[in-house]
Amino acid sequence: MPERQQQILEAAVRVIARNGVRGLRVEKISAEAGISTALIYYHFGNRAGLLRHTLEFINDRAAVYTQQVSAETPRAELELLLSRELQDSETVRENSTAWGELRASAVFDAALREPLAESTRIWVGEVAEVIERTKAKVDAVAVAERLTTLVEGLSERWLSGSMTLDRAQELLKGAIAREIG
Amino acid sequence: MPERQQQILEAAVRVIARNGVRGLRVEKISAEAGISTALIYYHFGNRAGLLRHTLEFINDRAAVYTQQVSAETPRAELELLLSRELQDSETVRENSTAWGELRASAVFDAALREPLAESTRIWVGEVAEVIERTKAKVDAVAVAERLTTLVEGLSERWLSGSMTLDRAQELLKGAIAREIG
DNA sequence: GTCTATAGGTCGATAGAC
DNA sequence: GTCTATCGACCTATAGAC
Repeated sequence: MPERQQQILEAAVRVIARNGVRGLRVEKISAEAGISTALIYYHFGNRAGLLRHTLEFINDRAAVYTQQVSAETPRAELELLLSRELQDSETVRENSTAWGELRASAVFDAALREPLAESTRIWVGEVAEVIERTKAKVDAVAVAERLTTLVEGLSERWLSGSMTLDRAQELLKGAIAREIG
Repeated sequence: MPERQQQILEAAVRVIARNGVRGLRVEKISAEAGISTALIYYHFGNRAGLLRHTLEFINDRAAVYTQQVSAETPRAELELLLSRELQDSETVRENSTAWGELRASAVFDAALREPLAESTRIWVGEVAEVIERTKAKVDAVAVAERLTTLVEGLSERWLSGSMTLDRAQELLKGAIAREIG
């Protein structure tokens, strides 16, 4: 990807993480990136195109996280994979916030649904694969769906201030223990 | 509450359920309610005031649902209480959508966080109380937090088109079985 | 309490120069 | 590729009549 486009998309993720998709004003992104609004239209056509590319960009960054996961046992790998969205680092919080916004936006924006569902499928698949490697006698797909869905819920409670990050991580660990022993 | 105000708030919930908080345009609500925009400003001052009252209104409606729950056994009561947000009726879908929007908005709007956290606490408390009555030997509060959080995640996957309602209900039942046997 | 009419502002998008 | 300048649509909010 051209450097300038990547620069714009990074600014877009920051703006979404700060103000939400409802705060995604093309003007704000151009200010954040230090360029003109016209340049954004030159690169992405319109606001919807920018939003779509931003979603893909967030997906790709999450995929990179995933590949970086490496652990001794499948069980440890599972914990890492699931707590990916529950870390108090700037980047993770930013990604998790933007990700939550895109899920919430997809409820009202049909164009976002298919890419969102696809990303969700991929994540569930990855988690299910690791669960199978733990040799636990469970329905790996159902467990993967429950655990990833739980993580999304925990993430939203954390980010909206209804739960501390520590508590979210603790509840996740408890759920993993309940699900695969 | 004056009838006219309630009529406006009901229209606001419908508009939020259809277009999200992002789509909450005062004009749309006035059209939905069949009145002028000026009348909304007369009753609620400004857009923020209208939003705040609408969210309180949503809270109150959810509380009414809860009181209507009645079942033979605590276990059955638990299932009813949790699947409250996962029903394909017009009203539930509307409420669930608006509720999800409230959670998503609270990430970026500090003024919404406290009322949201309070409602969440109440819901978790109700669920925990029912779990205790099932006599299951578990940490009732932790289980209640996990199950209610899961429901929120399932609701969002359902409403955003990443999961069917049937599947969401099935996964919830599986989770209840795992958690309290 | 409720309306019509409109001021005033914001924002997406484009034209045209460089 | 990138900018400045600006149009035009849309939206919140208010003034003033009834």
